[in-house]
Amino acid sequence: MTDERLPLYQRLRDDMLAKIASGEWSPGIAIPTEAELTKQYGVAVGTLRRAVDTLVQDGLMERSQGRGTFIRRPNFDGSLFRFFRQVDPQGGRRVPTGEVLSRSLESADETVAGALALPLGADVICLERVRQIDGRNVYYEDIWLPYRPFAALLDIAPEDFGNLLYPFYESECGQLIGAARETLTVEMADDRIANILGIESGKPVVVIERLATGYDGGPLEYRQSRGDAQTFRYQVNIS
Amino acid sequence: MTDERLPLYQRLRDDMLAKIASGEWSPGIAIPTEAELTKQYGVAVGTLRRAVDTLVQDGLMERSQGRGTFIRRPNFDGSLFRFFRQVDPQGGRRVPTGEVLSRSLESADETVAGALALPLGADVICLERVRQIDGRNVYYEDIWLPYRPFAALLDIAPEDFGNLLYPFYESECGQLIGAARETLTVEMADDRIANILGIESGKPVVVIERLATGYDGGPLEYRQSRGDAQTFRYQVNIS
DNA sequence: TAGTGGTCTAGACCACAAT
DNA sequence: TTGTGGTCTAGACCACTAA
Repeated sequence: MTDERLPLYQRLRDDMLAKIASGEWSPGIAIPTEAELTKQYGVAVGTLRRAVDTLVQDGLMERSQGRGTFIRRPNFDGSLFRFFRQVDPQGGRRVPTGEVLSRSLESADETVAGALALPLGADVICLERVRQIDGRNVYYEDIWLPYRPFAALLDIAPEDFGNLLYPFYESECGQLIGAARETLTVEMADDRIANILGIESGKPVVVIERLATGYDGGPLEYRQSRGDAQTFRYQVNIS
Repeated sequence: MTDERLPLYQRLRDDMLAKIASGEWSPGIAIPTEAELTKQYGVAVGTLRRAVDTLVQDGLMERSQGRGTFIRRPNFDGSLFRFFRQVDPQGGRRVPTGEVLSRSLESADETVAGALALPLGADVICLERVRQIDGRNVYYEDIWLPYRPFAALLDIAPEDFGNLLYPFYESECGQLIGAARETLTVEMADDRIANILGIESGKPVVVIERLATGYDGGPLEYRQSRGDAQTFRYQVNIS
C-alpha cells in the first residue's frame, strides 16, 4: 500500500486519508462498512477499527452505531475549530469570520524559511488576512505557505478564499493540517496594526505565532496573528 | 467494580484512575505488567490495553516498549519555564525560585468560589508568592486552596514552603495535581504590581489564571500569576 | 428482520529493553 | 535470554438503526 515498514493500521489510515483528500470519499456520506473494508484490504476487523479510530480521534470521521461511519463535513466548526482557542468571558467560543486581503508570491526571509524548513529565498505564498467578529477586526494575520504544495492558491481570487483556511487547503491542495505549535508574545502596536485593529498606537498587541504541520509532522503553514491585548483571552489545557 | 452498565474497559479505566488518585500507583513507577493485570482483573489483553489506551491518551500514563507502562508525573514547570524569555546571555535555562510571602485563611469571593466549586464565603487558604530569576521578580502569584484537604499548610511557616508547590501538596496534604487549565489575558499594571515586578505602572502585564485539578477532575488549586508582558513568551502544542 | 458499529475474547508473532 | 509492550488475527455476541 504505502511504506512497508509502517504498521498495517497506519497504512490503512494513510490510504483512507488519501481517499478523503482525493474526494473519493466525500464529506457527509458513509464509508463502506467494516465488513466490506476488511474484505477489500484483506485485514482483520480489529486492525481496520484501529485505523478508523485514529481518524475519528482526529475529527475526520464520525461513527454512528447501527448506521455507519461518516466523513465529517469540513468548513463546519469541526476538526479545525479546535485551533482557535480564544474564549469570551462567558466561556463560549466564537468563531470570527476570515477575509483574505491580499495574496502574493514572495521570497522567504530568515524567519519564514526557518519556520517552514525551506532554503532562504525560496518561493512562498503570502496571505494577508483579517478576522472579524461583529464586523470589527479582531485579528490581523500574515500567513506564509510553501509554494510547492500550495501553488493552486495563486489561481484563486482573495475573495474566493473560504472563511476557514484549513478546509480550503484540504480541498484545493490536498494538504491536511494535523497539529500546530503556537507561541504567544506581547508587543506594542505600530501605526499600521493599530489602525487595522482600531486601537491606539503604542497599545499592547498579542502576537500568536503558529506553525501548523501535516500528519507527517512536516511544516505546512507559518502564521503570525496580531490582536488587541486588552480583549485577548487564550485558554489551554495542560496535562 | 463500578457501574455495571458501563463497558468493561471503562470500568477498568475508572479503577486504574482510582489507583492513581489514591496513590496506590505512584507517578514515576511502573504499573503491573499486562499479563499481571489481565490475571488480576480477569479480562483479555485487548480489553485491558483499551483501558490503558485511554489513560495514555489523557496523558496519565506513558508506555515504553520492553520496559513497562508508567504513571506520568505531570511537569507543569516544563511550560512554566518557557513563560519568560531567557535573558541569560549563555542561553542557559534558569529555574525561577519560588518564595511564599504570606499565608492566610480567607473567605472565598465569587471568583475563587466559582473556580474551586465551593460555596461563596467558604474557607480558603490564600498564599502570596513571588518567583525570581537572578534575584529579580519575574512574576507575582496569588494562590487559593480549599481549606478541607489543605489545612495542614496553615501549620507551616511561609519560609518553609518548598521551591515548588505541587510536590509540597503531595507530601504534606496527599493531594496530587493531575491536570490544569490555564487562561491567559493581558492587563495594565497597577502601582503595586508594577512595583513588585520592577516595571512602570500602566505597562502591560500578562495574567495567567490556572485551575489545577486532581486525577479525579476535582479542582484543587486556583492561581493567578502576573508577569511583565514585554518579556513574556508562552508556547503550546496543539493536536 | 437484516445490517451496522460496539464490546470482548484468546490467542499469535514481533520489536525492544534489561540482564 | 527473558519479559515487556506493539501489532494483528479471527472469531463471538451485543446494541442500535432502518426498512
